[in-house]
Amino acid sequence: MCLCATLPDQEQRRLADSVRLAWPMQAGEHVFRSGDPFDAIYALRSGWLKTYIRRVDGEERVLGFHLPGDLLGLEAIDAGHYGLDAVALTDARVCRIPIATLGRVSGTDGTLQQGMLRLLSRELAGRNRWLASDNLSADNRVAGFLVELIERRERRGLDAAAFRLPMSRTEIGAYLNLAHETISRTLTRFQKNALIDVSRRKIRVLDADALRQLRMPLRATRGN
Amino acid sequence: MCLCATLPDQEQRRLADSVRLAWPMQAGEHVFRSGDPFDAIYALRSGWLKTYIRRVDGEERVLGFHLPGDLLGLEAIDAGHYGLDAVALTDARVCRIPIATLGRVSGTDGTLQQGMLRLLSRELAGRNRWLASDNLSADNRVAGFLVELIERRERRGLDAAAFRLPMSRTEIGAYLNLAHETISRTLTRFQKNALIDVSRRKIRVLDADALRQLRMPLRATRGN
DNA sequence: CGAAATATTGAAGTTATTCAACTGGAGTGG
DNA sequence: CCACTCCAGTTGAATAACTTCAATATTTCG
Repeated sequence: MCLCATLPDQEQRRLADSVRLAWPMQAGEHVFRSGDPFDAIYALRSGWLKTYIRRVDGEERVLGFHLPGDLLGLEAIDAGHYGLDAVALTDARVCRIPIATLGRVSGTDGTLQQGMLRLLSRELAGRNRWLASDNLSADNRVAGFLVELIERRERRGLDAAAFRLPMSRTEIGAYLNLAHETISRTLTRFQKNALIDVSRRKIRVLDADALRQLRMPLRATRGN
Repeated sequence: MCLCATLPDQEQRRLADSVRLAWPMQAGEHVFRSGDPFDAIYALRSGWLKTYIRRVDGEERVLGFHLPGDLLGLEAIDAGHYGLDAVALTDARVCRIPIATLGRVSGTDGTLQQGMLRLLSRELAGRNRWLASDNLSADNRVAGFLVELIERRERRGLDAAAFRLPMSRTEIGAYLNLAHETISRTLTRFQKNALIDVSRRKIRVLDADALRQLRMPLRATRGN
């Protein structure tokens, strides 16, 4: 039922018995909130989810935009409570996998835990890469963000040339750590340079390769 | 032998058999490098270690400064190769725990894997908190860095009022994502304000509470 | 339709970076 | 022991990039 790509088939089948069917959610509804007791991990089945954390100044920092197949809540295992908020950006369906179920299923052998270990490990490696790529320019980041969306859509067989952004400029900014005005200006400039065609949340990718180039900081460019 | 604080005693004893004794390292020597095949995790026994990742522009981004008790290499589980470099800042000793050993020990029950899951989970939560705290000012970050050092030393029973920084200004900058000149200026200013007394790498903390205050962004403070 | 939310655009302001010069220890060797 | 060198650190001035504030435009939705 719930597709956890990282788990071997047999485990998936075992899980299927214990997991409730996909849980429907409306846009704006929270899957869990920071501080809630950790009682389950969630697998996104359809729709978009956003995870974020509230900063000391009250502003939110977006940690990820999630597509079906993503697993949420793993960072809560140690703390015993969720460390971030997960909210639906669109109508969505999630699978709830209670920790009790996890314990029962994984008791027999370690395969499931292995899978979770790998998943956490991958997530951590990703965070490290993220940390390594701040200090990039606004152009670099916005281009990187777009390429990320494009590639994830390609991988899932969705239309990667034209699609609808499920999040606001402010949310993109909170993800890339830029002001929303900067996002807007950057997108406008990309449009002027014929890289994309964007209007509000509808976007058409005109030159994906150029975007891919823009992801990386330019070498030895003084005047730019 | 090797203290992995997160593991229950019985597991520790089991591990002790298989783990080689503390491995001596000289300052500047690498424990592992990014890209090396993942064959073991390491526990730091004594000395300081630094983990970092090389950015596209060749500069290094420091991801962590490590004290005894820290476990390294977990982020490599999924990728199969290390995703960062770990290097000794001082002479140090590490325990090497080959994955073969891990597999053998954990085969019997899941306790060890549980521990690793928790550890990874905690690490990930920490990374998330880190991501939530960039966009802080240079003052905030440097103060946060110092408080972090102070608290870690306190927790280990080391002198937290006066100690020696094991890393250069450049390395602090690579950790906080600031230019080394900015680190220098900020420390000088902290000294002027009687928060610390710093000379080269010798530091004396004069007002830890003020530093703790400074960690968070100040609201509505113009002149500082 | 009107109101609220979202997005765009301009101008001014801020903060950290960059470039550059200089200082001061630590280590080396005559 | 002193001169010499090298590297880490400090400091200053100019610059660049993004933010902030402010005004306007466009959607969306009740």
